[in-house]
Amino acid sequence: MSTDGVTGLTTTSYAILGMLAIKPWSPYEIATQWDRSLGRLWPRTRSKLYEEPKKLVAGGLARASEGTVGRRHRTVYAITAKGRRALRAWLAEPGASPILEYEQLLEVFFGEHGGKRAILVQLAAAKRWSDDQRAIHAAVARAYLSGKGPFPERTAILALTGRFLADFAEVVGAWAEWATGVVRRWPDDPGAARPDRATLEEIAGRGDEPT
Amino acid sequence: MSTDGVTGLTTTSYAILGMLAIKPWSPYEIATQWDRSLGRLWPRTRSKLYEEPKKLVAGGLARASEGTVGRRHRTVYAITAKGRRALRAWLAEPGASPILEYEQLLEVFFGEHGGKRAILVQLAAAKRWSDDQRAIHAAVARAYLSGKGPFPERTAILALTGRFLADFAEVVGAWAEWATGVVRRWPDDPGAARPDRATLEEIAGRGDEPT
DNA sequence: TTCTTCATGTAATTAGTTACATGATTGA
DNA sequence: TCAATCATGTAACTAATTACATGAAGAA
Repeated sequence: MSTDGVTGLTTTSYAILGMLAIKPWSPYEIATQWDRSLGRLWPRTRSKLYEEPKKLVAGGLARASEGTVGRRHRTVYAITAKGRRALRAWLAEPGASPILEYEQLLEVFFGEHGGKRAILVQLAAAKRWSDDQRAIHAAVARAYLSGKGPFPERTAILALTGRFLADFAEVVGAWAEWATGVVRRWPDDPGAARPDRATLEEIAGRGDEPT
Repeated sequence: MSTDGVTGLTTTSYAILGMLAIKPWSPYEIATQWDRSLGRLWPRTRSKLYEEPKKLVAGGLARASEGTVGRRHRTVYAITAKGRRALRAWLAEPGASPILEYEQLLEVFFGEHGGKRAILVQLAAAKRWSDDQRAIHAAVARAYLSGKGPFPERTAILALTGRFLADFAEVVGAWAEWATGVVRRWPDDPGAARPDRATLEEIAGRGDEPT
């Protein structure tokens, strides 16, 4: 992840800062919310979400109010004016393009060394994931349609990002189904499979000729 | 990344092992090849690609042949029989589902705090990336169609993975175009934008009703 | 009252990145 | 013969993960 040279903030820092711009949160609340939304496009572990707000406070971008729950100590973070300026500056810069890490696809890539059966296992897992994700996104969409989603005033923007995530899940599922059909017709040794020229031609047709 | 408890190997180790199963490589060759293929589904920096083969050798999964180029020293790694068994075992396990890290989308998510203009900038960058990627994938597909791609015996499998990556690039581009059209119709303050119910309804329709 | 889950963190470890260094080769 | 680029690595650093620890609140 690229660190902002001047401020020492990472993209993760800005993501938290963005949450604080919506309302003040405790790290625990941030973490629960993360699981339901941001985690799908910017996955980070819990402990990061406890750590980053401290950096924001150190830089004057957030302020911490210490409270207690029983004998326990709890911190709620809120954004400062300086924090809003920093967030706005970050949002004005073009961000990084999508980064994909896809182990199942990696295993398909090396499929000749594991056999046809192993490839089909990966594809089935991919399809299951896609179905799960689509069900989740659909449930969220239904919640907003009935006015029950959190931060209803953000619905317009959430529809943009939600649609991307839903489309992504869909593409995974469609690909897994298609690939399953293709691989089923292969011989047991995938190394002996005949390439499907139609697919290559389709991909070739989608991009411009080289200049 | 999850480490395999028994062997201490990471997914990155197995990815390199998979390359060695195709043929012996020097780390430099691995790195150049990575940029053109695996880097798109399992991105790692160069130095990792020098480091991991050593771990494979330590575990007996690969063997190093030291050579020289002029006065310089060079290493070529080859897979061992034990390495092939380890690879096969890894390929039999279902791998991790796709992980997406998408900064541009993150910035759209917080778009209300940066203004309509900033959102459109992110979307335009996304569209450019998609066009670039599609051109790259199309060029690769054309190379294989004319029999010029490396490892032609792997064409059938490469068409599977290539199609996924091409589809992914396409979904990014289609989304960016769609979102650009939606956002253009928004007022200057994205916080005041009216949500688009049709989109939510479409997402809701794609998943099953909750049980 | 005890168990479980919610809530709130810290510490230790590691995977990965950035930066640096330098020889070989090629072509202007 | 000089510069650029290809090739081959190592070292220092840091972002992120995993594992651990423990109090509070509610349920059985």
